[in-house]
Amino acid sequence: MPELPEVETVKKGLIKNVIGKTLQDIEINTEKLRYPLDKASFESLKNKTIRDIHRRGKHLIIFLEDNLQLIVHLGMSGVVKINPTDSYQKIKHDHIVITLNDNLSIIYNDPRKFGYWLINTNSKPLEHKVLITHGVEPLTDDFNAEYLLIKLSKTTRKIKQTIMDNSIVVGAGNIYASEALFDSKILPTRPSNTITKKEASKLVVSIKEILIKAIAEGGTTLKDYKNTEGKPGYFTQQLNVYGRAKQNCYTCNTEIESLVIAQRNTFFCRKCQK
DNA sequence: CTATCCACCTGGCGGC
DNA sequence: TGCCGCCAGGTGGATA
Repeated sequence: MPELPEVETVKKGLIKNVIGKTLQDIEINTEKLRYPLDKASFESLKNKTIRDIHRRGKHLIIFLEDNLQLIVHLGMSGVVKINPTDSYQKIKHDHIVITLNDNLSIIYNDPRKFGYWLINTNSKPLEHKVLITHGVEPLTDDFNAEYLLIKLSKTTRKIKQTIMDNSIVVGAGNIYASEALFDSKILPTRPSNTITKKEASKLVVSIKEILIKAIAEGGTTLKDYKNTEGKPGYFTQQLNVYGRAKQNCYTCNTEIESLVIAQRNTFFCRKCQK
């Protein structure tokens, strides 16, 4: 499900509703997400207050008092909901239910269980093993043509795979990688080290613009992604190539093709992209 | 370093 | 209606 815009949307929902609230009860309903959930450790979070919520790549960092953080990844199918506690009714795959004061609950639902919630206690969450390997944030000035070009020059991997490599730039997943390459008029199969400076500049702009537009639309819902209010993302309506194999390109009417790159289905227009 | 395959897990969809 | 294979917004590990 969730690439950067979806995680950012969840972050906004949480910030709006749960900052300053206190964790009164934590219910763990599954033994294992991607990493095991240690019930005893979660007990230690009781009565802690939520201070802030950050996003790093596709991770949420929930800052609690006393240098505690929850580092959260939504995997492929994770959904975070905020519900009034008194009207909450548990549904299948509600793995974590955090009851806050003020009649609010945070519910983590994840059918495929590829997500994870990790407790970090060292006050430096960015040094945690799941975050330390992250490359630059795409929506900062650290992600620019010079930076990208240097990274691209060092590898022959297909460009799509490189822009999805979180150690280079975080946040672009399978949807937005295809969309950004279409916007940049670059074929996803191009060896990274053949991308020109001009193309790299365009690609940087395209990635930023597409992520920003997607955030503005609340993300992309293909199947089960929902924001904290249970609403879908509307960027789905603006997808130019993703999921459109054998349909006509909106720009040139050529049939959109699909191809598996690094085990991920990839969509492109052979005429618009070179 | 690269490409490739597999695993984790569940559910939805199309085909028969 | 039912079963079966295939596919899915992510990531990491094994292998050649």
